[in-house]
Amino acid sequence: MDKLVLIDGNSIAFRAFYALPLLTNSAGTYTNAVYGFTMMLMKVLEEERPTHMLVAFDAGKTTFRHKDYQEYKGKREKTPDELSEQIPLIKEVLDAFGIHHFELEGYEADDIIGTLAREADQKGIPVTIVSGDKDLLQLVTDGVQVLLTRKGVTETEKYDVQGVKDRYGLEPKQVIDLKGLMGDTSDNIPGIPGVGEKTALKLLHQFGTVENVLDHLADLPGKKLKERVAEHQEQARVSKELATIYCEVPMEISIQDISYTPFDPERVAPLFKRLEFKTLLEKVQADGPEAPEELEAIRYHIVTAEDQDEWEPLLKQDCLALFVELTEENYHKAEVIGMALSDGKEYLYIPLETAMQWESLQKWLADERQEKIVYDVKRTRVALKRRGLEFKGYVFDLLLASYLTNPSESGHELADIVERKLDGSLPADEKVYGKGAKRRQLEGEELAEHLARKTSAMIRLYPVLEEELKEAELDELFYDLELPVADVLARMEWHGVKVDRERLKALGEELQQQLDELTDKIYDLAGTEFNINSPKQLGEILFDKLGLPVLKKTKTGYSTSADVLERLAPQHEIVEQILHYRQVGKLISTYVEGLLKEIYPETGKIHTRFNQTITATGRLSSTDPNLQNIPIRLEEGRRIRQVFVPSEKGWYILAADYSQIELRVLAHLSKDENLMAAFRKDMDIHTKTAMDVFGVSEDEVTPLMRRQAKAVNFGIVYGISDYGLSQNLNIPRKEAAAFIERYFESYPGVKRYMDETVQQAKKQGYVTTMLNRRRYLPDINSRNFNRRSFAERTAMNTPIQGTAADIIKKAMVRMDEVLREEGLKARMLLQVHDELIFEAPEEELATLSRLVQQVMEEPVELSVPLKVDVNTGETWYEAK
DNA sequence: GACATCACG
DNA sequence: ACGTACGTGATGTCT
Repeated sequence: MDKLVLIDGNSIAFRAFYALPLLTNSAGTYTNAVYGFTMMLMKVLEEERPTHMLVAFDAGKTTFRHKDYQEYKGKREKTPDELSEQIPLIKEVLDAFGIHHFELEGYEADDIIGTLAREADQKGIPVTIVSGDKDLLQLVTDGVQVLLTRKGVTETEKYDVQGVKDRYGLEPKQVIDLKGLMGDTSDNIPGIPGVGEKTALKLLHQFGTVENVLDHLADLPGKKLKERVAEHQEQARVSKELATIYCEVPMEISIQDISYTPFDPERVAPLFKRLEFKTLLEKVQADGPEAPEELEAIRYHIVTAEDQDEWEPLLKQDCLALFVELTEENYHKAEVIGMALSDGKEYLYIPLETAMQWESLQKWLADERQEKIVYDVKRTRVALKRRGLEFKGYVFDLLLASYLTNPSESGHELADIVERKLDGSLPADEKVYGKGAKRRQLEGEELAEHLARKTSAMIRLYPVLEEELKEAELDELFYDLELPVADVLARMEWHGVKVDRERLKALGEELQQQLDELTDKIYDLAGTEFNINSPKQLGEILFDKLGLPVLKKTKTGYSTSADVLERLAPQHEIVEQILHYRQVGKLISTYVEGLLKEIYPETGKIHTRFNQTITATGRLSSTDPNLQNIPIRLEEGRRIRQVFVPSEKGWYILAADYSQIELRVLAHLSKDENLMAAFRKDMDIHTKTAMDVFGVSEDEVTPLMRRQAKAVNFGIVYGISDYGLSQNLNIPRKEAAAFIERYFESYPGVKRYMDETVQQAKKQGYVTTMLNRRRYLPDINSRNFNRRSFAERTAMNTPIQGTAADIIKKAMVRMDEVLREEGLKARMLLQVHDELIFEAPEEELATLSRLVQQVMEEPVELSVPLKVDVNTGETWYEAK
């Protein structure tokens, strides 16, 4: 079955260029447009499987259109050099793929595409056209469809005849009439002044074509419109002509000349290498013949009870790399398989069996003076502790170090770090062990060899990362904060949190009964049974069957998110029931069932893992289970907290949380007089903001005003935008913009600080927190509005969120010390971004409250006071 | 595995 | 005109 794909070369290159940051390869060649173009190309090849293919480019500056209308494309800015340099490279890529490309003096890519599409259509060959330009929609027929880029380059939307009708209510041919009326600024086609898309569509729905509109001047609605159209009749006709794609280009090539056969990876790979398209290279090579990776041989030794004594001298050496291998990711459940040890010359693998009876090794592990380099201390410590082994003397953690050098980076597996900082000589665990169902545990020689590679990589990474930390002035943060925090977290995780299993079960049953009742009610109101959990089925019920208005769409269909449903609630009783169903359903699946699964039967405790190397801002995250998102906002969910109880009889839960830490940090960073004064007087900050923004006195602030002011404060912390605020408050954007303006008038120091932070980010490429934590913002100078705006908001938010994270981490380290110095039995259990949760015997509560407050309020010296509220109770729920 | 949704700070 | 609030993790659908 034949299939023709036609690509609008210039249009796709243009889209790719603006969608991606200005990448270069190490030779300094710009490659972003080439990269985006190639990604799109490969996707189209895979999805469309063409038998014939052509990429058309525009040629020269003038086309036949300029004869009739010299201003055609007149105002268009010159293509930037960074882009035009890349066009020849794109053509090279096409050559490597064996794809024909073509351009013709005097004609545009559109015309070439139109001519070939028509030819194919007449021969009954299906055609797909790929472009970023809506004009091409005029070519759509039953046999010709158009793929328009939607967002980025690879995301496209497919248009057939029905698709064009759905989107514009027009036949494809009428697209040129649309342009004739409304014009096109980018091509400098005038259309009729004052007629935009809305008016143009209205006219076309009534009259069909430009000519017919002009024939019925008298029937047009509105005096102004009549005048305008009458005055610009000729201009409309010319505009329509300019927008019309010419489908009879005289060219010597036709369809049989542009056949395409699947490309040869051998031809493509060298070019991808030169351009440094790593992921694409892997992709074409994976499709092609498997090239086994060439790894250098490494000499290792598997230690046994018989020969362990020979290796004792190694344990006396200065600084060794240690890697402990586990059976699974969750180190609270995993078994230790064995450990690898190296000084950079010898590579040892010590099976657990050997380790468990090798006394000098155990002594070495526990000896604080014996320095070790590890990858993930927290994991290592907990895993060894489960085997009853003490672990001390770790002086460097490659995982934490890698994270600090660039917290935005997504992977910090040892292999990822080797890839980034060295030479990629360590195969990823996933490659070696396989993933999913294919995962297997290596044994013996194979395992020993892989682990030897790991310790070898660690030895080589150490000086590189150490130097990098120093270079970026991250060493203090690393040694004095993150490394000690890992230690504190290890203790918290190891100790765990006690959960009242029976109470959780009872709560679950109660909720399940509610859910059943809600389900019946919803089926009844809907008149049918369906899966309420399926947004698709729910959307069909609400919007098709019950005819509720569609306020928002997602890319796959109707949106049924809570903010939409809340607005629909007054229109139909079912909506409120669904909201309630969702709420209860969430509690059951995530919190009741989810938590029950995580309770360790022997102890009745939950042991979460705090991830210290995930967030871009320096915060922690928590998994398996996530104990940082236990419900609190709604009473029904808040009851989940009743099941979190002290682990010993007669003990209590103590919760200490920072009051407005982020806004206090902002006051400090910005030195805004008004904001600092507010906190020094310990005012209610949202009320204060309301007074300033609405220009009223304290007792005139209404609950609504305070609520809106609170949203403004959130907006400020998040890196304000009028649109975001308007969405949040459900108000027009102009009103939101006015709020922001009033805010900045009242807090000029904040405004200045935000501007300076963004400027600084643009200049140096990153922002920092109070303790020098660093986040790079590669998009801060992007010419893509979206990317740049996002980076700017991030630049404003990260120093605030990140400094708050620095502060609580420091408090945790200090608090852990204080607990031991004071000889308290109390334990730190959890951290939830701005609060710390403890458990303690009753007699320690008063002391602990005092100490916690004191410690949390003084980790850093700010220009405003830090404030901490402390609460105690028999459960987490009570400690409010 | 992607997507939508929703829990938290 | 562009189209978003900042930072996370878990769950259920559906392909």
